Amino acid sequence: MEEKKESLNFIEQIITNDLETGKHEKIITRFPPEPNGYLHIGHAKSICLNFGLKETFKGKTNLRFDDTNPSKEETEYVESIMEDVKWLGFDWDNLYYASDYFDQLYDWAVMLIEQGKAYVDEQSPDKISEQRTNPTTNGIESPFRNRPIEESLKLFAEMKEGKHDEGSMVLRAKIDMNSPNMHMRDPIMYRIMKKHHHRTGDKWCIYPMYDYAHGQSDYIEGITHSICTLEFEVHRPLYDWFLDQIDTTGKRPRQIEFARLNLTYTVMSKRKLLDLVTNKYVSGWDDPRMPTVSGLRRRGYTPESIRNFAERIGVAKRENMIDVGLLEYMIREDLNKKANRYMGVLDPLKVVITNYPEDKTEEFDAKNNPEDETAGTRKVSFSNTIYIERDDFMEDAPNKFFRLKPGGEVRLRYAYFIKCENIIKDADGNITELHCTYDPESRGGQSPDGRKVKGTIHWVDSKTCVDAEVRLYDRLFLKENPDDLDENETYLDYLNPDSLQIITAKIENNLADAAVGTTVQFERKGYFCVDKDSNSDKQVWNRTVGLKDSWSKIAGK
RNA sequence: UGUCCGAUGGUGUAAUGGUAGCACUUGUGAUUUUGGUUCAUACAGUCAAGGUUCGAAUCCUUGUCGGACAACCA
Repeated sequence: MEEKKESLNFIEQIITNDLETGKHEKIITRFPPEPNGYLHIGHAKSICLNFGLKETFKGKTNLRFDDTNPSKEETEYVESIMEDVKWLGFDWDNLYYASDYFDQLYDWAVMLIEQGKAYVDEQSPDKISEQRTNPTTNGIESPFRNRPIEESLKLFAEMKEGKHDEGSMVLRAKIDMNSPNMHMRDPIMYRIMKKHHHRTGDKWCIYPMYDYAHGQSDYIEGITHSICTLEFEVHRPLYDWFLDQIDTTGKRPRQIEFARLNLTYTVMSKRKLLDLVTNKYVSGWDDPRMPTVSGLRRRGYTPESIRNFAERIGVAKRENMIDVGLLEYMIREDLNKKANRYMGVLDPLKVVITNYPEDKTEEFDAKNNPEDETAGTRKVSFSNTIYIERDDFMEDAPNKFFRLKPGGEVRLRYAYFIKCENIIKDADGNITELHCTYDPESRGGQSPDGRKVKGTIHWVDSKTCVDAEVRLYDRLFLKENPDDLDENETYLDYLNPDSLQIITAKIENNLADAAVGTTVQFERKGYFCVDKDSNSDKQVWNRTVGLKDSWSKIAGK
């Protein structure tokens, strides 16, 4: 037997240890999105982490919507999030909402007031903020901090009943106004919000803050390891403080922080993604240029490729910036095995084969996927007029150019050798057509005399090919890190004006009826999938990613 | 000039006191009816200075650099 020693990331090590020491028998994790936007690739990392832990340690994972702020949250987001998690290939053991716990949270708040650990503060937000001062100076205690417990109890009940206006008072935990950790300077537990909640409707007009809801929700669900991103590290003492107040079982969740994903040439904050959508810089949350899960899905990424990506990038506590090229590598790797090959010409140049009978047509067998014999073969039609890629021809070609050039010979994939005899140009000198001759002996792409032809190019039969709209995507931003800005700059200054190029391509007729979502490789060009914008008049393809192109490197030198 | 966190090739991530490894990127070569794939091979790293130790990426001290925190957001 081969011993496979997988190296563990720091969270897996903690869990392994907790299991070995008997601290926990079973682990429970959770993915706790706020339903105020669509999931992005950074969330995918977190999902893969949390649900991956469940799989490797045979535990459980809950999906819990952190819906404590009704002013920003919507059902649309709840639905998209569930769809995305499922699409990524994960099942939650339980579906919960933080709002499920509003009653319990309220009771605990009353308990804290009764114990003198919370009070109603009637100061303005500005005043409260001002009294907290800054991390290097002591804070100032609120004049309401030591009001009678009964008074706080009464006011808190009135807050709940809607007797007070928004912003007029809040419930605060009484902790330490001099703490060097700002989150411990009497954090706000409840604020008044007279807003309709997507689940509880109009039952409540006070809502708990994140810090007062999150740890308790974990506790109620029996979460053992509560994994979040680094910016919550400073919240951990508060997370623990609130648990100290309610824990009677000794079984408490442990908050563990890891570094969020950053990708080159993109932005990842929900606020910025929302900006891009609402200001129409992109077509929507699922625009294929967006780093959202729905955008990647529409772009043609597979769940496997994203999961492999998450696996590859690892989990640690140091800030990181992952090259978007790694993501692209992952989808190529996956699609290379899965996608059937077809021929499609993105920038067509007409070629007439002068010694091929004008009325003749024939068919060749073509492999659907050289990486997968079981994918079978298909027939591709051929005639005297075909289209080839415009950049597969060069009038003044360097030695290393293996494609078509004047007097040169090239192989048409699966068809014949052709030789370029004549170049036809228009009045402006643009090449409009090529006249070539073919070698009938080279049928199928081999020559009986054994002469070598270095180049093989793709083509389509002009008599049977179909037109299709192809959307070529490029990175949305020109700057590697659009968040790294000088003063007076915004990330929008670095939007790539050429991130979308729409062209009309000619593709082989075998693809004429391809359904939305079909993913193929256009040989030598890249991976493409049929977009949902397709209809009976027009087929639309998205370029998922181009093939690795070592010629462009040589040509660029 | 507060508290907390972090620092390993260009980018990520392992090694948990005992040979610094893996992936991506990059270079070179082989194979190839996709300049794709595949295969081989090379380049390249422990933030710095002290200390502990037979032995330090790992432990200690100091420093340097980077990040987080001062919403009635999460």
